[in-house]
Amino acid sequence: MEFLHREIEEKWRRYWNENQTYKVLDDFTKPKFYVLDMFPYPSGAGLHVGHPLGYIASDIVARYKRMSGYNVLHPMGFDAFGLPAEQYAIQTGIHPSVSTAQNIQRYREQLDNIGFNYDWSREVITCDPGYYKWTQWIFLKLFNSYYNTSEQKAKPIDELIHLFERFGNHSIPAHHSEDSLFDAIEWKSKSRLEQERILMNYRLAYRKSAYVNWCEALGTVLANDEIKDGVSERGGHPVEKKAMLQWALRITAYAERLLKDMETLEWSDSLKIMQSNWIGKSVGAQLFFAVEDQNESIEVFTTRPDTIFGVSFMVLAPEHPLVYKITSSTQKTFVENYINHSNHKTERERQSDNKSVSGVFTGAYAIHPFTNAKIPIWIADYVLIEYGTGAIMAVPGHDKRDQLFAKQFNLPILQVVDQSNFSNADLEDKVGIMVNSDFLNGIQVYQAIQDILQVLESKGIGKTRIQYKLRDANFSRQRYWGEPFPIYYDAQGHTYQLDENNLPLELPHLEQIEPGKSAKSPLAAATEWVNFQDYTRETDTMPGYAGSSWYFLRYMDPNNPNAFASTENINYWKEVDLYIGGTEHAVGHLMYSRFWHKFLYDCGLVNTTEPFKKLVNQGMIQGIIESLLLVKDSHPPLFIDVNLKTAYADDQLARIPVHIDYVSDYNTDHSHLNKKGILEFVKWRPEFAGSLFKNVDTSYLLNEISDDFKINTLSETGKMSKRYHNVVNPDDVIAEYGADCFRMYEMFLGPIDQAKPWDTKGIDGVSKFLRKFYNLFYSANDQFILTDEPATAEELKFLHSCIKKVNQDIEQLSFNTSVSAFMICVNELKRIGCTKKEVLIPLAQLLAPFAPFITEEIWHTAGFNGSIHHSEYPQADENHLIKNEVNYPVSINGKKRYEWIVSKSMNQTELQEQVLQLDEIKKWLEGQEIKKIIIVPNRMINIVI
RNA sequence: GCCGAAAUGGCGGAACUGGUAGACGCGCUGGACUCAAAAUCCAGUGACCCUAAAAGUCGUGUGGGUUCGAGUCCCACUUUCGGCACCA
Repeated sequence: MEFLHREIEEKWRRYWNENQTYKVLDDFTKPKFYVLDMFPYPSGAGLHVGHPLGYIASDIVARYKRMSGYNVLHPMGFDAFGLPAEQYAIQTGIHPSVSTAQNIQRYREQLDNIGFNYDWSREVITCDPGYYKWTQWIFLKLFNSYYNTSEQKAKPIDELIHLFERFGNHSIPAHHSEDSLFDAIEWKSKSRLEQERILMNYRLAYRKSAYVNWCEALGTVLANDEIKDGVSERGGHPVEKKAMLQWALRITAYAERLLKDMETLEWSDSLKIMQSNWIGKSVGAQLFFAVEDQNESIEVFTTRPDTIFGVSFMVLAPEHPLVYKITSSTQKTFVENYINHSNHKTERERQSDNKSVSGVFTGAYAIHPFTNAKIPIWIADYVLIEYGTGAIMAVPGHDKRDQLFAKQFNLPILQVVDQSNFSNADLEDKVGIMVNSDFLNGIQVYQAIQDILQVLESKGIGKTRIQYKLRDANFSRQRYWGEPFPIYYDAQGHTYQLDENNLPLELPHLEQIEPGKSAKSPLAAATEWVNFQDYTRETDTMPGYAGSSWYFLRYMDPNNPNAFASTENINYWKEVDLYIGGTEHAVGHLMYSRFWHKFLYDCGLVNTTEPFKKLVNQGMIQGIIESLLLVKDSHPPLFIDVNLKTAYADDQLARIPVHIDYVSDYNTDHSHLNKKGILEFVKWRPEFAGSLFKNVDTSYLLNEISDDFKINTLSETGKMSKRYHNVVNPDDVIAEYGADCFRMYEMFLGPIDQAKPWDTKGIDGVSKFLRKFYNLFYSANDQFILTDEPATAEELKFLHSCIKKVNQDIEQLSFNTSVSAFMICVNELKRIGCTKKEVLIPLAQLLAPFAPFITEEIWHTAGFNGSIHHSEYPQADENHLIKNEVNYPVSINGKKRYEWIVSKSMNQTELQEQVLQLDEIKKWLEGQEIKKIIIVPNRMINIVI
């Protein structure tokens, strides 16, 4: 009997929709389970086969949990603000709201096609004013809060103002940016503008000056992503660092909690390590070096205060505010040139380059706090202004970067730790004995660190400090397609917030979305919106992560107009029990969401301290990238065969991605374009019509190509992306094989958390499996048959070992192995010709979360009412699985020589005696002395000779 | 550069806490059915040695180590992938 997937799947899609099969009720009497996918950004390219991998996994878990008696929340939505829609608008004139709506529509069709059990009435779209109203609302809460360091929680800013009015800011337990002290009287005497400026140092959402990548030619700020080799990817224009007034979120206040609370999470260790490295906690010393002949001092943070006697120079970041003040007149030109030079490097480049160093001397000297020696002060771009204090004390004897710098510029390298007792120690390792260090001499490093900290504190030179690498999050974007800030200013520069009753502040419609003048957001062009009464609105918008930092809460109560979610619903759904998404979000999104969640917890708005209890990263499904090799600057353009590659230097060749449909034998060593492929390629990329194509034997211009000509292409695995023309659309796969087959094949490809290449070829196996499964229910002449006779022990063994395996596998998210368990079971049942209802119906229920359509069809054909997806999930009965024989591998010296099937009842002594009597074993033992026999019960036997 | 992950047949992968390496599937080879093909079904399929079988030798990225026994643990390295704060 043929399974007509198109008609049958369409039928159940409609049925589920009409019967609201997947509607999620806030039924507080049932235990809850919340399974969430990281919601997608709806790009213009549509979903490719890589996206649904995690969605299918979570869909299976959601269905399994529901069939196991849980009330399951498994929603979907769209992260719909962002740069690509804006770029697209600039290129095509199509407004982001239009393209985004179209893309969402397309995504929904594609998702529905796969048969997910989403309750679409809970859909969340971040660019919907009904949603971003609450994003703005949370922003205002952040704006109106400060972080109380003794209570370790966010508190209203009004409370802080009261404290200032009574005590000033002396010993106020508040996390803040700057440290200028005032008392109550001084506070009251300050202007309102000045008070506002001070409060910005305390607010959790605040405005400060921060560096951005500014591209003068494009008139816009660029993402790191948009910069290649120090110039803009579009147009190749120069990019420089520019300080701009920006909104930021004080995530640093939460550093310790973000670090500590990870202990409670069921996340992979690697993910936790990535998060804690991002937070980057280090304990060290904050100390000050006076600048010679000037009333200035340089603040540094070091984790190696023990090496203070090894300091031979200081380095400031080029952007450091002291640079201009201390630079001598003779060095001025050099310093200015250098600042200009490093301004054009990205932060990444500055950190990556460890082979060469650059820098210039400022002409100024610092005074060593212990020896009073003169220490030259340099500037160098390997020191970053955003890290620590933007200045370091350089210890070239025990820091690799410093050492490289010292060698380059002939600065003294002082050895202050003797590591001769630690032959494997790296020069940066904190082991050894202090030398050349005055009062620290002879002490172990770890002790020296303790001692010097005490001395620094007692002498008032410095203090012990905990430093985090985590930086406050830049929350401003000079972009159009994002949430507007509910903030406005008056002519004097006072800051005002919109009353929450006036939220949402809707994004005004702009016909032309072009970068604003003088580094303003495009919104600056919406003059009627920006200027109202005597005020001007903030024209920056919020970044992509604003909407995605709390969307999982909105699903709990998505249409609530009075709150971001009702207290009752939050108390019931609590947190996400299982979160599935890509590692690319390992730090960014997950860190910001955890921060927002903790803030909301402090405000008493959620009842859990962490949003995502268990998290699993799905691996990327990779595509095959096929490229032709083009010799750069060749006239006419010359394409060469991959086998000729070695004749050219790497930087002489450009890879031109070729649509995989044109390539023969793609994803093999001999992938190539034949004549037809070349013609298609040129039709698609007409700019290469005049090219020369050269392989190992010969070369041809396009119009001369012989019929048997082949040019080999370069075959690589990589991202599936529009850019490489290697995107496989799930719709196409589903049209041919059906959604059930697509779902199971994605799962069958391999472990959920591993990256793997997509290859449609292998799908036949799953397709055959589904047909075999379906035909278990049909006779040779296409009659539906299910018999009521009791099942045999053998049949029950096959069924129950499958049930056991599949249940275990779902709990461990090991779906590839459950698919093979299904295949084994169906193969066996088919072999023995099983038609028993007692076996086949539980098998269908077991398969339902994986293949929802075909199993629903069977369920109804078998005469059951309601949906199979609301039936009860089968549980394994161990009684059917008992074996009374054991298959022992018998090894000699760890090498398997024989397989021995014995009764389970045999004890150790019997086994030991009898194994030595086996002919197959005896021959190995002839003339050898048996040293030991190892028997692991029910596992293996090893004879050592 | 820094941080994280991965590497097993021609391919995707399996192997629970160290205990029969290659489950399951693709591909390939041979066979059945067919006028023929497709589809379907059956058998074989890590490499080497050998006419063949039996038996054997080698074999989980590379080099070392621990162990009765290592794909799994330890050390060093290679390659590929993800992130590095304005892509999402």
